[in-house]
Amino acid sequence: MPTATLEPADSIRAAGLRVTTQRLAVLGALENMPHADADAIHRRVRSTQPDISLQSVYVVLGALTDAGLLRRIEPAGSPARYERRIGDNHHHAICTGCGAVQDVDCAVGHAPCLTPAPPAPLPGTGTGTGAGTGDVAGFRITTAEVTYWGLCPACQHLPASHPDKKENA
Amino acid sequence: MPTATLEPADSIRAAGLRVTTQRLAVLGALENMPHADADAIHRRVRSTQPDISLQSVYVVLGALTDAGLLRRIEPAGSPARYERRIGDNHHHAICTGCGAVQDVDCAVGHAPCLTPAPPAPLPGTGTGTGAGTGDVAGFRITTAEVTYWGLCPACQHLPASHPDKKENA
DNA sequence: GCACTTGTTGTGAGTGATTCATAATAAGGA
DNA sequence: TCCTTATTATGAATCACTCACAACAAGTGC
Repeated sequence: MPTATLEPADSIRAAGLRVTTQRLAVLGALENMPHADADAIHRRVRSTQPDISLQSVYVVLGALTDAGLLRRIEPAGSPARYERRIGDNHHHAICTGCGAVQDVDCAVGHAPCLTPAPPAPLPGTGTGTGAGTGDVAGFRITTAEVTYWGLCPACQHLPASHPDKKENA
Repeated sequence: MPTATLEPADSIRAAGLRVTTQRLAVLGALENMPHADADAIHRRVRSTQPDISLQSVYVVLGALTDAGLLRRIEPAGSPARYERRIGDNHHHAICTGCGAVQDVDCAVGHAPCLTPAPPAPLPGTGTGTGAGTGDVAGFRITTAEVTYWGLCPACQHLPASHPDKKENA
C-alpha cells in the first residue's frame, strides 16, 4: 500500500487531527482538481455541503496545510492554490495566459535547485558568497521553489486573446 | 543593454517616460534598499517628499515596472517587493525568519532551472537571461523563477522564534 | 520665456484574498 | 453516554493593491 494513497480519513488521523466531514470534503475536492484555489474548493465542497462557508474552507485548508497534508503554492499575482501532492520536491509550470498550473518533475533527477552550490565553489564576488552544502549567500536553505512561466498548450494556439494576466519580465 | 549605471533620469527618459521627482525618488530609494516593498519605499520617499501618498508610490512603481526599469518579485506570504537589478535572471533567497531577501546568482552557471529537459542542449552563453524557451509539460516556457527558502545568517543564530512578520527599512 | 498638450500624480473609495474573534458545534476518549 | 476540547460558523476587520477622475506639471513648440 503506497503511503501517498492513504485513505483521506486515515491520513487526517495520522496527522493527529480529528476527522471531520469538512476536511474530508476538502481533500476530496482537491482529489479532482489539483492546484485549486480556496474559492474553487469552496464551490466544489458546497456541492456536498451547501452550508459550508468560504471562511471555514480557509480554516480547513490552513489546518491541513499546517499538518502537512496539503501544500500551498502562491503564484505571483494569483490567489493561493493548494495541492495534495506533497513529500516530493516537484515544481510548477504556470500559464501566463490562463493561469493553469502543471506539475513539473525535476527532470534533472537530482534536485539541482535544492542544492544550488556546485561542486566547484563560487568565486566569492559580490552577492555570491562562498556556499557550503545547502547554503546560498550564507542562508541555510531548506526549500527551493521553482516556477516556470510560459504558455500552456491551449494558450499557445490562441491569438493572444487572454490579456487578463500581466507579464512581469 | 541599458545597465543600472545609467543616471536614473536618463534611464527613465530612455524608457520613454517623463522624468518626475517622484520617479527619481523611488529609484533613489531602491538604490539604498534593494528588495523593498511598496510601504518601505513609501516611507523612504516621504523623507524627501513628505506629501507623496502610498497610492502614488504604487503608480510610480507600476510605471517603472512596466517600463522595465524595475523588477517586481512576489514572495509567497509577503507583499510584492521591487528591485533595480534587472536584465539578468538571478534568483532570490528569502529568510523564513525575518523575511530578508538576498540575490542569488545562478550558481550552476548555465540556467539549469530554465531548461529542465535533460537532452536539450542549451548554449551556455545566455547565462540566464531568460531568453531560452524550453518546453515543460507542453508549456512554452519563457521565464523560470527560483526561490530559496531558509534562514539568513542572523536568524540562524537566534533562538527558534518565529516572528513571521518582518520590518524592512 | 510662455502657453499648451498630455503624461503623471493625488485622493478617496473600492476590491479581492485572507485572517481574527468568538460563540456554537461535534469528534473522540473515558 | 457524557465530557472535554478540537473544530466550525459567522461577521467584521485587515492587508495589499487598484480604480476613477480631477489637479498638476514635464516636455514641446513658438
